Amino acid sequence: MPDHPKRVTRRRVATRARLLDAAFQVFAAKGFGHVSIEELCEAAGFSRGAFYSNFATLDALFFALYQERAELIAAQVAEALAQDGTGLDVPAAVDRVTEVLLLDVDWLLVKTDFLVHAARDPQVARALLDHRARLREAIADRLFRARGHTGLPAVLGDVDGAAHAVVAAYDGVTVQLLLDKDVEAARAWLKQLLTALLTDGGRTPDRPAHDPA
Amino acid sequence: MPDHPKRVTRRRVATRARLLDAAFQVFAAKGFGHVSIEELCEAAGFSRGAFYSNFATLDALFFALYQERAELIAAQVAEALAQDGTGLDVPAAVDRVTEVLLLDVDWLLVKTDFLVHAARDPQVARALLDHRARLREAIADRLFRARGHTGLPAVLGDVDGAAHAVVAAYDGVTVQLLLDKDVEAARAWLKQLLTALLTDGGRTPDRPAHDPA
DNA sequence: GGCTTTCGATACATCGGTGTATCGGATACG
DNA sequence: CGTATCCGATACACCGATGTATCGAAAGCC
Repeated sequence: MPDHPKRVTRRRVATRARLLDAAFQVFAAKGFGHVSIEELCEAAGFSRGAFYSNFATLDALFFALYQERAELIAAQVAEALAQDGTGLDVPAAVDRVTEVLLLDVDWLLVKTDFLVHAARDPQVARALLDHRARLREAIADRLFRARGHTGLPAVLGDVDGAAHAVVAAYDGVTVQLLLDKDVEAARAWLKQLLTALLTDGGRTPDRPAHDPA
Repeated sequence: MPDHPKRVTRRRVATRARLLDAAFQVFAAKGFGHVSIEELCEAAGFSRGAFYSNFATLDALFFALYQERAELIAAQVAEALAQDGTGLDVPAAVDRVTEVLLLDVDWLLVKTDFLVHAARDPQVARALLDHRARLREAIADRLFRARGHTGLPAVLGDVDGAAHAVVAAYDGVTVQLLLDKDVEAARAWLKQLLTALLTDGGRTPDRPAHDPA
């Protein structure tokens, strides 16, 4: 049990960071649930004493790790979305976001591990749902700014529904990527999916579809 | 190490089945990677001897378990797809398939565990990819039979691309379902997504969209 | 129904991981 | 600088799980 430290010394934050970094590596390689505390500490160049001084349990560390990285990604996505102020060019935003979301396969591995973990712990699930909600919000915001310029399919409902769809597409593509490890293909495919979802299927008046057969 | 058994006695298949059933339960509850062989055997009402007589390792059992269940689901999906012979009514097929795919949350839990497992073992990943390919094939077949009656969005490319999109949507919805555990919402949402993907966004000439704002 | 084969239970040796308690050096602070 | 505090290393006791070897009993076979 970590005592609430009176002073947050700088040594503390340093070792904490090193532990989290090592955890990311090791979790990505072997998967949470196949990693022992000892293994993790060895990877970080520490003894178990360091671990128990900083975290109560492996779950706690995993949670902290997820939170840290998720925050980082969220910030990157927000930046990618805000990049063109008025939000007229949706396809460009799609490209930028795709680039950010499918950047690091290791992160996707850890993220999925965390999903599996959250699926069995409502407490953790809540945190993950919150994070996803914030992401959706940012997306919905962006789509709202572009309304009128892109025809959203009616079946998706409002802008919020469309944001939901974007996240679903992201998750779907992630699964395939985890299996074939082809980042470029995944990016291309995600762009395609998002285009299909957010525009009205390539059937805008100014871009008539040619017969696919 | 299981000797290649000369005769497949019926006792053997029975205990094997009981082990697999118990494994499904326990894996769903605690997650693969948090289950010991001992725990599993206890749940099945066996001793560890039974396990080692039937499987070489936990991984092997997990693989067998996945294969068995996946085969079952695939058959159900194929049936749901084949139900109306000529394939004119795509929305009805979507409804039926949705029903089958999002039936059992426990299965989704185990399946996702397996995904995480496969993501780190190319051997296993191959098997999973094969299974997914077969599923896509069945879907593509169905869509092909319905071509001309439903306008596929051009951006998805051919029928095969559309099948790919269906699977991605399924995976995406699964993720959300694992977190909020709301099966009905997931089903509705998946139907909506598939409709948006497979029709041309509710903008067919015979079904004009009304302004969502 | 005997005889053989097969299967699963039991016992055993072993190992790796866990958590705690304690200690010594580093670090902050005056 | 001196000292009090903090933090991470070390040592220890303790399971719990693993895999194997062996044995008794059930099931197949004639």
